[in-house]
Amino acid sequence: MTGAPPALRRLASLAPLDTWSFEAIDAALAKSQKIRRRRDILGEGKPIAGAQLLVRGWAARVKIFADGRRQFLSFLLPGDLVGYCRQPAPLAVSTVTTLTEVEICPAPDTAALDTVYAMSAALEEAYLLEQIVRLGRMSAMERIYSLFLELHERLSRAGLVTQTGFDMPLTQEILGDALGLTAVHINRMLQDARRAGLLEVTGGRVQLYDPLALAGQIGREPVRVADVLPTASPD
Amino acid sequence: MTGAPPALRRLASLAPLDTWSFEAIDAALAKSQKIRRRRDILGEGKPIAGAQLLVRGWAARVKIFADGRRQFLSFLLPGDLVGYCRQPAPLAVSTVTTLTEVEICPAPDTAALDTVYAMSAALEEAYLLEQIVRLGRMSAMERIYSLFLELHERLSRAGLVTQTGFDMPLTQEILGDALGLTAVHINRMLQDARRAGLLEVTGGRVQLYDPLALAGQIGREPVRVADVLPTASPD
DNA sequence: CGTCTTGTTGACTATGGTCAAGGCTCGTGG
DNA sequence: CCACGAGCCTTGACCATAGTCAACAAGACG
Repeated sequence: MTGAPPALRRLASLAPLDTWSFEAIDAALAKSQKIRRRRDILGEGKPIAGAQLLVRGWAARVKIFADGRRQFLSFLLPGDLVGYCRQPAPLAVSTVTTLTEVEICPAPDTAALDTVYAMSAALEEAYLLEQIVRLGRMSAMERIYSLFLELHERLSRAGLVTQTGFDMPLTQEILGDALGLTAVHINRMLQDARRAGLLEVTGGRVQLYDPLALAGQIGREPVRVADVLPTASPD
Repeated sequence: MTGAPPALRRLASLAPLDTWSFEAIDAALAKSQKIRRRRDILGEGKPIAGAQLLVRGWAARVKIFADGRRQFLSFLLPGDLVGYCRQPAPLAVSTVTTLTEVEICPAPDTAALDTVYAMSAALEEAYLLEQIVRLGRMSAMERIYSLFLELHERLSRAGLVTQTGFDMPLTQEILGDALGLTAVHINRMLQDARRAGLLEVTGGRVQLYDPLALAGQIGREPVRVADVLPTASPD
C-alpha cells in the first residue's frame, strides 16, 4: 500500500475495501480531471451535481462576507470527499475553492464504500468541531499548533507525511483566515514558535520537531470516530 | 400540524412523512424518558448506543479543556437528533449535556425517515459552519445577533417561536462559552443591543423586534441545504 | 527588469479579558 | 415569615492579546 496513490491510501485506511471497491476507485482515479488554482469547485447556495473525490492538491471550504471578510472552514486534502450529501437536490452550504492545482474525479459508488464514506463524513464532522474549539477558546499560538497537528494527522493517513514534515501550500494570509487571526499576527506567532524550537515553516513545508510534545502542550488527542480504530495503513 | 408536538413538527418540516413514519414517531414519542438538568447524554470518546430524538428541553454539544475552559459547539433543540451516526461502532466526538430538564426517546427507524435524517444531518452541518464563521470573523455583537437569529430560525421550525420571541434557557456564562467571549462581555453587549432597541433578553426569553432587519445588518441568509425548500410547516 | 505576491517589522490602537465587588431573585429551612 | 445562601446579573477600573496601518524586503514570474 505504500506506493498507492494518496487518495486511495486514505480511503483504504477508513474501512476494509473489497475487490470491487478497489477496482471502482482505480477506475475513478483514471478519470481524474485537473483544475487550476483559485477555481471554485462548488459555489455556496448552488446545486451539487454529485460527490467528488479529491485526488491531488489542496482545496478549502470557505465563506466570504459581503464586506470582504473571509473565513476558511476546513481544508480539503487528497482522499477527501467534496459534495458528498445524502439529501435529495442538495445545495452547497459553503464555497469550495482550490488552493493549488488539483485533480478530482467522481466519487466511486459501490456498496462497500458506504461505510468508508460514512467514516469520512464522521471524521469531517469531528474536524469541524475541532475548528470550532480552536476559534472559540484557544490562544493564537494554540490555534496554530492545533491546526498543524490536525494537518499532520490527516496527511499521514494519505501517506503524505515524511520525516515529521509535510508540504503545506498555505500563505500566512490563508492561515489567518482559517484561524480567525491576521496574517501579521500569524507571522509573529510562527517566528515565536520557531525560536522556541517547536516547528519550522519554510518554503511551503512544515516541520514539527516533536508532534507528540506539541499535542501534549495543548492537550490534543488524535481524532477517533469509531471503536475499530481506523489507522493509517502500515508501511 | 399547529398543535403537534415540537419534535414532530420539526421532523415533518424536513421532508414529507408517510403514514408509517408518523406512527413510528408517535410510538417513539410515547416512550420518552425524562433526564434532569446538567446530565450527560453522551460522553466524549465513549461508544454511542443508538440515535435518539430530543423531544423537549435544551441540550448542547460541548468540549471541555483539562484546564477548565469550555466551548459549546452547538445547541440541541426539540426535534434534533442526538448520536445519529452511520459508521459502525461509533464513538461520540463531543460530550452532549442537558441544559434544562429534557425528554428524549429512541429515534424511530423507517425507510421514509432516511431522507428526514439526511436533511437533519445536513442542517446540523450547515449550522456548525455558521458557528465557525461566527467565532472566526465576527465581532462580539455580530456573534450575538447571529446566534439569536439561528435559534429563532431553528425554533420556528418546531413551532416554538411566538410573536418574534422565544424562550432561551441560557445563562450569560453559557452564551459566552458558545460565542468565544466572557460572560461579562456578553452582559455588556446585550445591554448595548437593548439600548439600541434591537432585542431584549429578560427572564429566559428573547425578543427580536425585527429579525429581518437584524439579519440584514449582519448579512445573514436563512440556511438552505436542499433545492426543495424545507419550510416550517404553515400554520 | 518591473510587477505582483508574500513575508517581515515597527509603532500605535482597540476589542475584549480579568478581577473584584455588590445587587437581585429565588428556593430552602429555621 | 424571615434569614440565608446559591446562582446569576451588573458595574467599574485596569490590562492584554491581537488588530491596524505603513513601509520595506525578498522572491517568483512574465
